[in-house]
Amino acid sequence: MHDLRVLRDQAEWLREGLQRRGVLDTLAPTVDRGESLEADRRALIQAVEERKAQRNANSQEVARRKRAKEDADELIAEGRALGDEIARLEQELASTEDALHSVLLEIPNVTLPDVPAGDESNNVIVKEWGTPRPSDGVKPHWEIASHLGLFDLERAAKISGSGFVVYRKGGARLVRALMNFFIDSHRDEHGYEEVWPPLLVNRATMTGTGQLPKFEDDAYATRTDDLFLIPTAEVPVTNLYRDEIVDPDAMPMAFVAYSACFRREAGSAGKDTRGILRTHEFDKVELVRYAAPEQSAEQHELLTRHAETMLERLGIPYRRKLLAAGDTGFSSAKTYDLEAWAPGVGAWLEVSSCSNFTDYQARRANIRYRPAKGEKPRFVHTLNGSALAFPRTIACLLEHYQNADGTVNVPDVLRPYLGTDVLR
RNA sequence: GGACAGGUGGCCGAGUGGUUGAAGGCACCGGUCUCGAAAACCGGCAUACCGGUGAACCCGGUAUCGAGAGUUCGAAUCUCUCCCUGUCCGCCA
Repeated sequence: MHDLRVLRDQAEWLREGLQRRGVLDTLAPTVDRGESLEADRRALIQAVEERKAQRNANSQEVARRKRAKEDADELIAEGRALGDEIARLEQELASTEDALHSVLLEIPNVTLPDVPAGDESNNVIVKEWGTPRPSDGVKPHWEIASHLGLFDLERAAKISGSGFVVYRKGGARLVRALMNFFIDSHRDEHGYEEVWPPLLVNRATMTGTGQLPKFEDDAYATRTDDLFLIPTAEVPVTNLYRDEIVDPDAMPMAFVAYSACFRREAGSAGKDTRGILRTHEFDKVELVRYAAPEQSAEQHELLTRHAETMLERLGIPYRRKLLAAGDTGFSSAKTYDLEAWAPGVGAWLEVSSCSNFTDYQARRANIRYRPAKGEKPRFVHTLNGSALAFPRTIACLLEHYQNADGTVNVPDVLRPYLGTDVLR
């Protein structure tokens, strides 16, 4: 969410940002409306406060007269009239602020200057690592997994529905191995604090990171408790410090969390649905950082490197893609996607998305820090990235390391976790 | 899930419906004193928003005593709903 002051002071900057995302045509009327609502809001505040000041003075005079045993009936009548007028103006103010709030919620973050303008055709591959294995003669991961008995999609459909997976045998152990390998690396080598968050969170938490109210249909909700299953660990971890002022000495703060992630995926039927590439429940290790504004660009590079390192350790070829403004998520100011090569399906699979949200998310979740004693609190910058999402990583591992006989070599770093050097 | 007891400033803690943004204490900051420190004493010490020049300092105003709604000329104080915490009981891995 933007500061409502941008509507007063930086409307042109906002319009340029929308232009770069390619959404100015649709959102220009919204910005115009926001500007006028912002002016209305201030006028109403002045009107209300002026009358409240009168009422306060009036009440004090009533108190004085009563103590002096003087008559105050006339003043009391005056106060009643003021009260009615205040109630009316406050109602008007409330509806203006509601309207203003929904305007602000419709306006996406403005991307950073180094993000290319335009739609996804302007995305830039900024880096490539490793040599993609040729697709000739290699099988897709679902065939490998079926041969080795790693997933059981049929029974998953029976017990939960389509879009779920039961991992079995080496597949189940692979999930556990990836979780430990990722968390251990980030904790021990990259200095992240390990966090194990709840998977069910309340409405305020979902609102703090922007899943609600707009995207309520994308989340699973419980029937009776107004709790939601998290779509990513970003939600509980970013909300850890919601409504707090964090210690500046602790910054930047860095958290790593494994979680199951739950997504209804309404509207994405038929897209990458084969095998385990898009499921309603999947596992992911997530990195979250809180930084001071002047640190966030560098912190974004650092976090992205931490995610990349996981692919390098696993020996999976990948590329880093800088998303153009139009392809950058609503709340993000800059996003890198990491795409790993899956030779069996012959495609680059998105296994990580690393974003700098600047203060957009922090303002909504009200996460601040005080730069120095006596200074005003400022909003932190929040960043997060997957490192990594399991299912697509598993698909790439199986396809990249497959042997002609249907077995799969285990990369060195996973051997201690998996207890074997070949899945057979 | 049930029964009690609570939620007041960074912390502790007072508060009869009317100069209470809120006593007092602790912590913190500045000063006096001291060679220096401690002690003592003096002073300061919340946040947000609106306006005064869309800079600083400053000034005026409004709001905030868990949250929201209500009663009232006026609410930390009365009423209702909700949330949270503690203790006991129940249930449970």
